[in-house]
Amino acid sequence: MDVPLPHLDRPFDYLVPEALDADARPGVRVKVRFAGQLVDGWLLERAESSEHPKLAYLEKVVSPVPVLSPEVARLARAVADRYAGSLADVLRLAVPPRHARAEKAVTTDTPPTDEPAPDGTEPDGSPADGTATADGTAPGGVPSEAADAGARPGGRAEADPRGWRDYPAGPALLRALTDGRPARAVWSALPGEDWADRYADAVAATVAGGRGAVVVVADARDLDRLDAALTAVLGAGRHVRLAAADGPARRYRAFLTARTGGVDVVIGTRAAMFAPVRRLGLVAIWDDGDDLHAEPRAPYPHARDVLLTRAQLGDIAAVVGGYARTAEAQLLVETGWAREVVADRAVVRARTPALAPTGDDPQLARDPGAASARLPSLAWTTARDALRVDLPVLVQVPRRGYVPSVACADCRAPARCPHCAGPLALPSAQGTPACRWCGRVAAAYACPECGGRRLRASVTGARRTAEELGRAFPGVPVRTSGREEVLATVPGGAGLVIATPGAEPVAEGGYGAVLLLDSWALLTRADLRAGEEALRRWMAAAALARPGTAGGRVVVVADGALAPVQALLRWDSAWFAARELAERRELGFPPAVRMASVTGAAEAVADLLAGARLPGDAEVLGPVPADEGRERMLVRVPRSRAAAMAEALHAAAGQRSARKAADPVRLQVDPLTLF
DNA sequence: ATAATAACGAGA
DNA sequence: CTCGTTATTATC
Repeated sequence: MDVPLPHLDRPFDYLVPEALDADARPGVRVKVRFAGQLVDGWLLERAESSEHPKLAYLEKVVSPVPVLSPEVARLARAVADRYAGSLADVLRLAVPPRHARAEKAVTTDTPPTDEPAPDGTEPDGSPADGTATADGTAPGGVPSEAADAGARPGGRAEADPRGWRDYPAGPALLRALTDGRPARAVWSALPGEDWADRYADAVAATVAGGRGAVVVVADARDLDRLDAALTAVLGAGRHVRLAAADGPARRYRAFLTARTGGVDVVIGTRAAMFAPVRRLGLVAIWDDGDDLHAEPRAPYPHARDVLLTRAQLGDIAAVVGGYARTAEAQLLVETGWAREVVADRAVVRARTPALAPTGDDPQLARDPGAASARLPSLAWTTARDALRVDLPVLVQVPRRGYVPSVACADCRAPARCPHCAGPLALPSAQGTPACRWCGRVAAAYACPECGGRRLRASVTGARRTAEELGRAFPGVPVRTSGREEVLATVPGGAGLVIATPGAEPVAEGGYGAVLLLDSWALLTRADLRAGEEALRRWMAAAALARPGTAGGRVVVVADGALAPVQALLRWDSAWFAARELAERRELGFPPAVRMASVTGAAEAVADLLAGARLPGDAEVLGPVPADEGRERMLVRVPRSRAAAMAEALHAAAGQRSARKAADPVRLQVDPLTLF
């Protein structure tokens, strides 16, 4: 039933009228009369009989295409259970809204085949129930992806293991994929690694073994890159891309192409995590620490966890990859659920650019170039040296509008750090200004121009930084890549590239220098993941530099004693993730434990928790104030009690919705931010 | 939301 | 004890 009320989160039985018998197959969308009105629903299964005494008739089959595959239905139920949510909410995420034109375009002579049994039995074109698909001949003559896929080369392409040989466990992983074994890997990519090519290899290995694959990336740029890599390895028409940003028609068409077996490989942003793929053999995610992987709609599932649940349910291989490792990935390694795929230290050393921190900068004043660029002098000389030998330089700057920087309230001069000349920022509305670069707190700030002591918020973004740097290096082309315009690649040759985190273009041949100026992200955020997030951003940028042996250098403007900086300098995110996880065990934070947040009006939150039959060892923490006058409570249980906690919270939400409690309460399991 | 049903209380 | 009203609770 497509109603989000938690107390109606269960199947209901209906009679199937004669006329709808052929179309009423499991997985189709239906309309039924429920409590007097017509509501949308899903046909989950057909049965001979029902316990229920008086049944109503199915009103309508919306479309004969069984868009919900049995595998995805099972997954959606599991995801709803894990996140204390309703099946209907998950299905809304799993099956894109129907687009009639796109449905007509994907003309299928191959109706959706349902999954083979987990033991690998081939579907045998079972009963005559598989033929209800409307035989629509597309009038517009739009070639469908399914048609393109028809021209599939017959032979099985052998997967190319060469790129994976840098990782001792790599070739074995590819072999397992080809053999159809459910290998599970946490992959730490080497700096300079072409991750998209490696994923293309992994997908090719899976396809060579006769299975399908789903790969999820964080954003459109990563998707384009993976798309190109897959096309190069598999050829055109063997995969589809599934992303909400591609628009409803393209999205639904790609979905249907996969559902009808037109392709066996789906790549996409988190919209693809539920993609129906025949004989699914591999699920993979790139850069699982990116917060875009967290779905913002109820029940707020995370792409990594959905994919891992999927792997768990179906004997499917899983790869969790990134330059940096998350605490969650580390937990998979430590519990033995997955095996780590990492390079030997010697290989890491050979591939890593020369990395150096810079915090204190007594030379700044004596170095006129650095002073005019307002850069620490090591950063400035490193950039200058790279440009001299005709290599590009990447400068990672804070995202505009993320934390407002400040200026003198009297003369409007930008407030600069007295130590390193970095921009000052106000971490919170009434906080003390702190430097975005070196993190020092400027408690007693006085404007050097006019002596003013009052500050006002202003915004200095990538553009301003670009102007300043352009002046410091005259004659050098300056490009910016950020929110408005994201560059995918830049040419080799001397040039400055100013990019915000996540928007760093790949440089042909690699950057000669990478300057990391956004250490304030680490130092000003009171977030549980601040360190992990800073390391992730730094590694993503530093990975684009040439190896140290080829002249690549990276300068991070931060205190070299800090753990995330240490991890960057040694290129050892596994070490940092292990440390991070140990710390969270000690503090009782996820992923070492399972947490849920309950947010809403104070009385509503209290009401829900009072009605929840939580496991005995559950701890209830809070309340802490949340936005808009609401408050937030946290529930913490050991991981072994996770299912019981989710069930209890879902049931309590059900009680509330059944008695029509007015003020809504938001339930979030494993919320991304805890404070 | 709305209809069925249980609960309740007043008047015969 | 019945009728009429109101709270409760399922909704195929």
